[in-house]
Amino acid sequence: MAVTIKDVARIANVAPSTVSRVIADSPRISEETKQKVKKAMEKLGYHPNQNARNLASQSTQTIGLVMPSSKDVGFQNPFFPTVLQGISEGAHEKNYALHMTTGKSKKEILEAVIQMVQGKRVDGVVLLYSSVEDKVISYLQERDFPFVLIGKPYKDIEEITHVDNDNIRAMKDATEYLIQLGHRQIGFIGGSMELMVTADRLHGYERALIEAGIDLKKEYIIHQEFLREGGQEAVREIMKLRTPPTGLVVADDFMALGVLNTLDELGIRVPEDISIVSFNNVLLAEMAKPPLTSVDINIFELGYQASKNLITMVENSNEPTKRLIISHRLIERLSCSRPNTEKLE
Amino acid sequence: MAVTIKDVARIANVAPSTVSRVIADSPRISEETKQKVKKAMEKLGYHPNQNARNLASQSTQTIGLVMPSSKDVGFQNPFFPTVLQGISEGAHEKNYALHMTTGKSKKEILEAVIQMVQGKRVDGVVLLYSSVEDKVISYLQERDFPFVLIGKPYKDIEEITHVDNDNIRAMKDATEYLIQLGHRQIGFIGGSMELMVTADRLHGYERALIEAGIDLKKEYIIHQEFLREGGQEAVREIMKLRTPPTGLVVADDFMALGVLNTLDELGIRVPEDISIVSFNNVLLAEMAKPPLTSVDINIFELGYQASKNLITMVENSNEPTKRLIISHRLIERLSCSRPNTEKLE
DNA sequence: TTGAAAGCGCTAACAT
DNA sequence: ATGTTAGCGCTTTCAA
Repeated sequence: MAVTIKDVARIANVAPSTVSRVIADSPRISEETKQKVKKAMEKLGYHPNQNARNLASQSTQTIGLVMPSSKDVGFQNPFFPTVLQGISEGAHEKNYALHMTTGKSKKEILEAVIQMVQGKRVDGVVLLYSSVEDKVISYLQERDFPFVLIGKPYKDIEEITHVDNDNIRAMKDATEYLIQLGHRQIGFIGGSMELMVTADRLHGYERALIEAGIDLKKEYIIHQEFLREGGQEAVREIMKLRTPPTGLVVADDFMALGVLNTLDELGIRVPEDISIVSFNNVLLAEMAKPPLTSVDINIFELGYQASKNLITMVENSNEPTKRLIISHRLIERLSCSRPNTEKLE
Repeated sequence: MAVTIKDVARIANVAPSTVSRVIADSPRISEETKQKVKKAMEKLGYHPNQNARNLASQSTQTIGLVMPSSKDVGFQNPFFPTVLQGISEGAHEKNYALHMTTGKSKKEILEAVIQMVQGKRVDGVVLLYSSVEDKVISYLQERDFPFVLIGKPYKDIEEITHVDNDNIRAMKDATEYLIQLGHRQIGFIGGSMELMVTADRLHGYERALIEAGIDLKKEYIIHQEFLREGGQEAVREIMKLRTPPTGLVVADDFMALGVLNTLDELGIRVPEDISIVSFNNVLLAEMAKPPLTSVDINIFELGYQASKNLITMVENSNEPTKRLIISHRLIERLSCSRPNTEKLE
């Protein structure tokens, strides 16, 4: 058997409860005994058993991570490692551990969440994605279990603590950047409409056009799981129109890479023939050809604030609901230019 | 307080131990009582407390994940999400949960591992990287704690269960592919020599050249943390040589993207002027311009086998040490061609 | 400031 | 096939 608190107590000549207090660094224990106990711990190579602590204290110092379905290509997106870094950092600062769930389908994911919540494995949960009609959220709400959403809630926005970018604004900025360069024919390429982020970015795109007095064209808007087959087709279609766009806003760097590719196959040059503004600004953006002008959404910070605030909620149950908006910033690279005037009529 | 096993026992009119057996799906309980108990559970909304189970049974049904330092750019590599998917799948099949550690430095990582091992939070550990002189490994070995390494151990190779590709062979194949196309001047671009995988791939490269009777040139070999600044320089250097290579083997798709980029800036065309074979075959490889010929190393399978075998070890302490070699396969795309004979002398 | 003792919710002998 | 009971290792009143 392992070394227990009792062994330490015996060696240090104190009661088990005293040892427990030393572990918790209780203020009402004399410096003297503290040292005595610590010495005993050292001597025995004692290490507290977390399961026992968890059971007795009814808390785990662990936060649960809910990832999107691993079947989505989006899972491969560098967004996740980065947001994870941020979460991990925030958790580490407060000495919290991380428990992960993944699953191949919504059903598997929900089951995994139920397991970890009911099984009392975690004190709170971070949701790494926000999609329409999410059962995980309703489950968590019903049980009044602490959680933070990364992204924008589909509903109950006032009641769910979330950390997000101002995606409407961010995409509006991106679109206006193209407009200000002189573009009038601007296309939108986004991901699944199931995701809140796609909806917001589409919204921002539309606003920018409307405010600039440019008509929206349905044919200019694509959303796709994209990547591989589907999206490529869509790009081809859009470029075949009588007046193809001279600028494109793309909701993700990864997608933009695919777009770049398709464009290249079509013999369309970026930025000479068409300008592209992308989103997320992951490493990929600067490695693309040409390097992509991309909106940096501060992914690390999204994660960091999520875990930090979740822990606050866990430790203080009457913490108010919060909405945290992380700043964004357009990073100019080489994928944009003024529209080719020869082609304008 | 939550619903406990006792409440269920009372309602179902059985002993707590019977309920416990139903949870564990013990074979020596009558179908009748099983149903009776299950009904009671349902009625009360009972859910077993994992902490209590863990404590009583001295096991956690959880495996720990050790990631490389989050400061490495490599952390952003799509390799990790994919291997995670595999691990997750293997764990899920056996009903194991996942506990994560991350850290910004080797020191932080080691501490996190000690926390989770000594704290009895996990039954076994998967190491997602293999580097030279790893303290985590020595720690785990000392304590005789079950773990599986993804990659090749730096030492004690016969004593450490690991799952790996035959990287020597894989890189040899890749290099021979170029040789067979007619290339004689072949450069190697790899990552940090701290990582075992880099060493193996370099080795395979060298072997292929030697067997083909081609002299090794030191100037043709680059290893770099790469990505961003450093690597770009190195590629420039290599292409400035009096006889620059006509072919390049690159140890990772992500790196290859950077190489492609630099080459483009130099006005060197792929594959007309230079051929490239890359590694890992992540989504990126097919989205690059041109799509990269890449060695598929079956990343998902690496993860899957790792968790599956770890669980076997955990559940059966006298399981022998194993070395699992996952197959690889060269995927031909458009980044290679015969060398441009005009330039050959 | 410290100790004694009653749990936390479950498992696993040992009995029956 | 099922019940009894003694822990698992810790925290936390309550008392001193």
